[in-house]
Amino acid sequence: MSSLYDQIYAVIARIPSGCVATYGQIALALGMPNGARTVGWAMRHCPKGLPWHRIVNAQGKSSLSAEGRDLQRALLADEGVHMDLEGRVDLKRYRWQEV
DNA sequence: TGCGTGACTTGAC
DNA sequence: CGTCAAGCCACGC
Repeated sequence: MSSLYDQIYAVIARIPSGCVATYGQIALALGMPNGARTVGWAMRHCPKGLPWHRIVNAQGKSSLSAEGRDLQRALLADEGVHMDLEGRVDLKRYRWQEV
């Protein structure tokens, strides 16, 4: 089942621990430079086992609500990624660089 | 088939 | 740095 969703999930699953990626970056990896919204739409399904906490918007901020943001912050902190109380991370430092 | 919606992005004020 | 608007893609009804 190589649906578009599976492709998105596969890319997200490829994100190494201790790093974060933006929706646009994932979309770009799939060949959709402007498909960031599609990625977010897919993320809405939140499959189990998916490191969704490594996904942030282009501003390096969590697009989730306060609750999700708090959980994301905890998960990232566990991976060594420091996230501000505002849900903001240093993309210049933690942004996932495709290899 | 067509419109509305959404965990987005970028540029402009 | 904050907010507003337009553009973009895929899916549900």
